[in-house]
Amino acid sequence: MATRSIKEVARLARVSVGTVSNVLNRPEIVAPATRARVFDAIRELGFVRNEVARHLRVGRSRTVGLVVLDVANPFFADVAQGAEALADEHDTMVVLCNSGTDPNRERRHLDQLEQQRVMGILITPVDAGSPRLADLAARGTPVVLVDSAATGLQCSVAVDDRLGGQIAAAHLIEQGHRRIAFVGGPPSIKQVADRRAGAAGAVEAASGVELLDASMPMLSAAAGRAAGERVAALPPAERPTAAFCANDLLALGFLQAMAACGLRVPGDMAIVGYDDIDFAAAAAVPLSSVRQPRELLGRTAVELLLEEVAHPERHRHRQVIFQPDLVVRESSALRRRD
Amino acid sequence: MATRSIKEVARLARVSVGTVSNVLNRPEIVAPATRARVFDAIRELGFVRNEVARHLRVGRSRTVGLVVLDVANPFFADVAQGAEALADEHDTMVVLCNSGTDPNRERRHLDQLEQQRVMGILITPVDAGSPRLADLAARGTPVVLVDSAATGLQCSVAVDDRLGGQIAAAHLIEQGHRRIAFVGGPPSIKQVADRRAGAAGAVEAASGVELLDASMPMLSAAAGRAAGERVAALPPAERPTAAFCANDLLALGFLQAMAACGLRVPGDMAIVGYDDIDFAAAAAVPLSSVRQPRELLGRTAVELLLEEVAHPERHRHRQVIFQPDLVVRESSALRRRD
DNA sequence: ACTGCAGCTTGAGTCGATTCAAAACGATCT
DNA sequence: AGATCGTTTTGAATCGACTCAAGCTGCAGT
Repeated sequence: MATRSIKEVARLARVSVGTVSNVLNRPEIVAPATRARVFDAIRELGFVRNEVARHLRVGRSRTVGLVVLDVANPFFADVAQGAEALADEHDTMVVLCNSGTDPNRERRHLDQLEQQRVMGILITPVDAGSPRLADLAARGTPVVLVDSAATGLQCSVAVDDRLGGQIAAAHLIEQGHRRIAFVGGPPSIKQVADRRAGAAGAVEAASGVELLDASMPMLSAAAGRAAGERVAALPPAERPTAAFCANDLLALGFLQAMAACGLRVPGDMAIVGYDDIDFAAAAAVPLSSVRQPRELLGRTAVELLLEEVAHPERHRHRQVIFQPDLVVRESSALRRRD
Repeated sequence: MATRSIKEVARLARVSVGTVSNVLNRPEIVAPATRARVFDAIRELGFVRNEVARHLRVGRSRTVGLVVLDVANPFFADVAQGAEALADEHDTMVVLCNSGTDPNRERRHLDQLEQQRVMGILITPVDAGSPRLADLAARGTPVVLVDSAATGLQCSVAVDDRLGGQIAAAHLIEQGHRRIAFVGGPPSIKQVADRRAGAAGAVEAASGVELLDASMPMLSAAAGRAAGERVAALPPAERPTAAFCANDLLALGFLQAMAACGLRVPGDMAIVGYDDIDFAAAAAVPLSSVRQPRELLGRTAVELLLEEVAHPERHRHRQVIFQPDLVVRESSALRRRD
């Protein structure tokens, strides 16, 4: 109710609305005395510029959407922080949306963001192949894939997940493990599939090594616990001696299940996680993990988006790929020969 | 560029803009044949309603802002999830903003949210006393304080932090500790001050117990490590035997510092954290912690806001307060008498 | 044939800020 | 006094969707 408009400011300062607008946007072209009068009026009325009207008129929004698979996963919190840091430098807001790996929630968020006419969308999609994403781009909302490589239709920032899966598995093989469980998530998620493929590659390259699948429909600690219980329940002869988990939440849950079932880590079960979230190092058994440049992912995604928005005509989509590396901690320390 | 407006839809469907608007908002009053023609046109053009224009006209936004102290703290991620869950049921978006306990970033976010004319703002303020919050409310943007009790000028949802601090300290005292460190954060943050006050109360009620302050300017794991190193460096006679940390991130960092300095937990140093984030249970030494209903805080905050927006006239500000409880784990298990 | 009425559709006006061509102003120079 | 030029200010048109009073149609009732 107490919302003042530019018109009321104009009346109080005895100038036209055009002048008030000029004071707001190009104060240097307004005579100092007038400018001061307008500022006084603004202060007196407690005027706050209506960004909605401004946006409607100029057609450009100052917010970008970031749709992630799971806000509760510190990995995405860090990506978001990186994104926000750079956006902030450009006076831009980041709207963080959580799809929770549910394609319907993802679609709803995309619909809303498009209706809001955001400047662009950064997304870690549940299903990167979805035509919805191509539609968005075609209708004029730039899209940047985060943590998932694109195929030329849009920009993307990603980490080489096959390589990550490969070095994780290779490390476990080198430690002498011959039966390795892969604890993944929904297979539609590209990162999961790639990490698995990388691990499978390393397993095939070695001889006499098996990769067992113990994937769950979710990427949470609870899912990791469930997977751990299932694996622990196997007869010792069939049980893998190591697990490679598609992310650290799964790995932490898996680790807890091992403790609960009386299996020692790394003695009975070595574990390697993925993402190297801060909590991995603080776990009951410090967790080996494949590290990704989290903030940098977010920051670079915003960078690509701003680039595309600034020069839509001469823009060429780019795929930025970072290299992961393995951080070895106690959870996969050298296996005792028995 | 490929942005279609209601006008183009009207032309293609050979109806007036008013009819298209009716199809969008009250389809039941439009004749079925007309409605079908309009829907066809919408599909053919790939029309997406411009929420910005709609918002300008109807004056009400469908997004709420949530400003938190630290997105990387899983506590706030969970609060955000609770908020989003309820907002979602009301077709409302939650814009998550991170102040990082920096008053300037907080102010910038509040400015932006107010300019966007959001439906309301949920905030865990850096400084709850700031006049900025009262201004917002006075100018028509409802504010709900989250995790911080208000004094009647606005709604709030909080957990009784004094009580939380008290039960944490009482527990440590009961375990036989006589020198207890309080590891807090910036004192302007009300939660920190209240938790400290609660602990101080418990300490005074017991006799011969001291509370030492080891507060840091941040509420992160890194700050916790720094505090831990400082405390560990004290001569054993002066060193406290227990630490109560203002949140779990601090506690996890503190715990890591103990391990690094060769002090055993809980043998040489008992630790109690605050928030009971999921990672507390998975820590190297499972962490005792004061539990708060995280999702419920977020959910209730949105509930209060929606209530206020729905009936601004008959609305009376409410302060909802939840009770915390202590979850005892290994990090504060009974102290061996020596 | 005329009236009344219900059901649909129309289109001008509006929300608040921006834009820009045109007008107003004021100082300087003939 | 009048012409000229640079600086300021003006105000109508605009962005896209919503609203609502008014208009139109066709049908039932008399």
